[in-house]
Amino acid sequence: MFGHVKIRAMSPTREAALVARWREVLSCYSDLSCALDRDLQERHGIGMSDFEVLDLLMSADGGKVRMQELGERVYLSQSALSRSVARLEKQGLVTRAMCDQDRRALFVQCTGEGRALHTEACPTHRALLERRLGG
Amino acid sequence: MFGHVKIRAMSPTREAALVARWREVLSCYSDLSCALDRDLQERHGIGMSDFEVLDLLMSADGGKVRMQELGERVYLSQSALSRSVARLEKQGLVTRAMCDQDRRALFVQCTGEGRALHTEACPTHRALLERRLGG
DNA sequence: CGACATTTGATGCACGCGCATGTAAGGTCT
DNA sequence: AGACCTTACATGCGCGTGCATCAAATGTCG
Repeated sequence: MFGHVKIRAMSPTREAALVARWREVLSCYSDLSCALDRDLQERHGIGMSDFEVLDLLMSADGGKVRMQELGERVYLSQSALSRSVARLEKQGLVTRAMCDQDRRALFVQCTGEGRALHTEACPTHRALLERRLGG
Repeated sequence: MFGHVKIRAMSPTREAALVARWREVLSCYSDLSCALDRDLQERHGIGMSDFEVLDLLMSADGGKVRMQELGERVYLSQSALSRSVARLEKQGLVTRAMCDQDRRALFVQCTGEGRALHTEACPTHRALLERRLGG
């Protein structure tokens, strides 16, 4: 009964508004993600998604965060997150630790280097946000 | 004098607001682009970006649009647009025609099939926008 | 006209992504 | 305990992307 989507006609005005809004999101995302990726990579050697993960880890103050919880907070798919954390670990920015209670689960935690890079890269990140979302 | 970006301190409140706004754009884009890609591909055999190009071609009513103009209106990079149009042509949805005045330039135009597929796929596209941007 | 710069679209390349699937560890029945 | 399902993370694969670069056409200036 409710398992399908009824596709009904839409007022042309409403449709145009939706499309316009979507295109705005689209170009906002594209411009910003592109700029973030380039600047963060050039200046700090880290990609946008990896920084976003690091940022989440830092905002969850303290330390260990379960992968699954991270997955709920980040926009990435499970596989993308897995690879992102693997990259971060390879760079020495986070550590992965087994959970003793549930040996399937994984705790992720910033290292000192991770915290340092976050502190260093944050202004770059925030300045770009300010620039493109500031209005 | 104005060629560099001054990175100055930002109020924590303002910073948090910017980051929150950015994360909203991020998750909005991710969810929607992912859903659009999957549904459009499954139901109509076309990717999100390719549909977006087709959509632009249709809204520019009439016909021939120069690649460069298309590039200004779409969120894609020049190379991505080039490949998108190549895919669309291979599927018979658009035609590419040389410009006689400037033989570097290219005109793109929907075919009948392209118009048909657009008409068919539009409800799918609009319904997803409604769902996720409707509020 | 001739040399050089610019513009337009195409392409090689490396990379990150999502999907499907794999592996291992719980969990839940009887 | 044993059979079966579910959960959590990793990985093979194909694909689309941006960047850098290329080829061709055009523009510019002496």
